[in-house]
Amino acid sequence: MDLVQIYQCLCDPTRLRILHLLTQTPLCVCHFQEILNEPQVKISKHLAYLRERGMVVAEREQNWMIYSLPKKPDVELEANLKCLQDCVQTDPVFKRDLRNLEKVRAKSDAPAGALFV
Amino acid sequence: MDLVQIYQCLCDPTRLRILHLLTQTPLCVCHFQEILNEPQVKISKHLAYLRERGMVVAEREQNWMIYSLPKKPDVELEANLKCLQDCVQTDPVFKRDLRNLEKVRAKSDAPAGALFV
DNA sequence: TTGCTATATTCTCGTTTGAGTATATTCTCT
DNA sequence: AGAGAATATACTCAAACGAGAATATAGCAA
Repeated sequence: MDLVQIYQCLCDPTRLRILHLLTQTPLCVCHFQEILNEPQVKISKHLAYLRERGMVVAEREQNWMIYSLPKKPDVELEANLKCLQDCVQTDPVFKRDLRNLEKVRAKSDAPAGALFV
Repeated sequence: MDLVQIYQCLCDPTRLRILHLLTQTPLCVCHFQEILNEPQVKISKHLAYLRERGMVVAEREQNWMIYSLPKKPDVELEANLKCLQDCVQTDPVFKRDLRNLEKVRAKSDAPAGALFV
């Protein structure tokens, strides 16, 4: 029942926001800090939590660690991320995150591997 | 973000199996005990957890407490239960639960409010 | 080297969780 | 009233969690 593991990853607001952002584009840690407006430790630890459970993958690019969803995610993870995107449409927090993502994109001071369009 | 609460409810195997069964039919506690083959306390406490968070509702019928999904569940809960049903198709545990549900139905020693067809 | 930036890890602490044992409650039937 | 069935609650304990503070690591640039 890896489903349970997926739900465990989804059941914290910070992780939920991280995964939601990753459905849009790969991002590095400092992007998350800026978009979510949360301290580095917090971001980093939740990313580690997700990484250990295979919900995200990390790749170093010079000084930055670029996080993204796995190339070929489980069917279950994919289904749930789809569901998440549906559920999230009206929520102000997630909407703000997306707006902040756009701002970060606009600045585009990012390593090549992050912030795909 | 009540979404988080929903995921918190989904992130335990017993609760997941309970909710999955409830997508099929209302059930009382002793049914869960029999179908899931878990002790009464365990079932009862997880049902309380779900009840407190509005994921299930309970109604007494004589000696039995009949649990069911709320008449009009949140959009989010509904979406996730749908997603759960999709994800669960191939999982042996959930499949066995459904088979056990049929067995319990066959005996049909149930209060009127439970075990709808 | 030294220093700087980006990120990760360790430690500590209070809270929540999940399980089990024992006990309480509620209803029904006699 | 008393007994039995179905369910709930209290208590205890160990483990996991989430947060913050401090420190460590990795890469890069001078």
